[in-house]
Amino acid sequence: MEVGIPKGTRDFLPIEVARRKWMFGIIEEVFKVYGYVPIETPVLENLSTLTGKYGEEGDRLLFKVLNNGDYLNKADDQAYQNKDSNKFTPSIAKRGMRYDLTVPFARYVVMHRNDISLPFKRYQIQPVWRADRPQKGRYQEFYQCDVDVVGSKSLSYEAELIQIYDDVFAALGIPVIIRINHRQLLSGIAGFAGIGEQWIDMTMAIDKLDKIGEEGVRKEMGERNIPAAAQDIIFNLLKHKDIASLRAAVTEDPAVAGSLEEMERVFNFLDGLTLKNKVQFDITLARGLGYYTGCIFEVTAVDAEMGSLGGGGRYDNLTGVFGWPDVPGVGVSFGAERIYDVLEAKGLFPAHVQAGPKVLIAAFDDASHQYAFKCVSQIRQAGIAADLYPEPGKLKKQFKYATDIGSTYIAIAGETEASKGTLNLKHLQSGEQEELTIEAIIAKLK
RNA sequence: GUGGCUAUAGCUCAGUAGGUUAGAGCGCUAGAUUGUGGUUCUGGAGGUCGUGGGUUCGAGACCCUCUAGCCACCCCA
Repeated sequence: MEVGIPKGTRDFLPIEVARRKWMFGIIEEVFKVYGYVPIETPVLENLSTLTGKYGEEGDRLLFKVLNNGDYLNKADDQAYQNKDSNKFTPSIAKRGMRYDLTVPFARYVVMHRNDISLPFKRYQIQPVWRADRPQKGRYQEFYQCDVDVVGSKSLSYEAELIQIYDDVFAALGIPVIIRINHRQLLSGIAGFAGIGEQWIDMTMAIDKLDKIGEEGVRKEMGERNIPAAAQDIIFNLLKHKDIASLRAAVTEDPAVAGSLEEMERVFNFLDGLTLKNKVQFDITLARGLGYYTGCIFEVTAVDAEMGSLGGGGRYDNLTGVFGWPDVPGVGVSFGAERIYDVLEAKGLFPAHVQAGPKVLIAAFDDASHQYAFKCVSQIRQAGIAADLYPEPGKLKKQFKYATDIGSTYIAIAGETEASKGTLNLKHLQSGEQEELTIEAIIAKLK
């Protein structure tokens, strides 16, 4: 029988799970310190909750779940005859798997509006699913770690989220650049260049500036029917690398001025704080154009070939589609899989992050195996992860097993040790070895 | 959704103009080694060459089909 798992999904080995837990633990710890509380939502949402929230592209990438029972009986014959998948699908699938954590969160806020107080600060670490074609750093099942606050327009939260990014990546040991931009600045620039209607086209093109260069961006703008004259105006503005000089160049535009002031206020909050990573204004940054309305963020590793490790932004009206208008919010997300891949590639996992027990006990013969069993239960009672090799005998085999399962120590039990109530405790990596009583071992490993 | 590349042992890959019994390294296993592993040496097991078809006296190699994986684009974490 041929075995396999669906494309874009992965199994995790014990050591990988240990490392992932370490990583999630660091992220979660920072979230908690900043006063965010965890929530969870189901894997499955009503398809109607999900469709139409991520654009046409997003709808295509949604995993739909076939109805139970005699679903064909209730299927939309008409739509089937017309080969109209968009209309047919809802008649056979009323549920879908969540595509991100933000939309389910919006639904959650609306449904539980009586149980939560605003501003509501939540974090959520759960897997999401996208029927995307897998490639490097991209999977069909992957974890997102979201922190959002809804119910406040305070720009202090933008600053706070930048700090969270800074703290997490510092704790993980990945140097990053945190970039910030503003949606209204982008639409303002488009308006300034006389192509206000096409601001999204413009933004998607300049987002690729560092990848395809000015020439490539101009070509793409041309393909999107942005006139050359407008392109010139835009590139003139893109030359400004800091907020002050940009402000001087576009004084009369209130949308632009407002967005610049907002970003300046965010930087003012951060002023005087010691950040471990670089935070910079980047006029070419674009993301989440569908629903972000204010500041937008993105994090990239300083020296790793990997897409963004996270991003986010402010949205004025996330819950509006679910019937509760004018609830502002801001949040960011961490791309756990990519962060893991970077940690792995750069060997940043600490040596103490191991899958196996603290100690494996090896015995020579039946008598010492009996003794070792008493020892291992005593160590376990003290709350220390310990294991006993099931057969007494050759040490070579037992050493190899101890190393393979990731045990930190091996403890040898023989006739001499049994008579003295001791074990020979050896650190597998350093090779240091000492004969200790069980009590001493417990004290040492605790 | 579009395009490109790949598919040979558990893993990473060789396999020369189509020509006998398809190889290596790593891993696995047994021993050298009856109280000390990750070093070394020796032996052993393990392959319908992804699937189905075609060309040929002869196909792992050439052609087509399908499937799977990888990479890039779109988009995105």
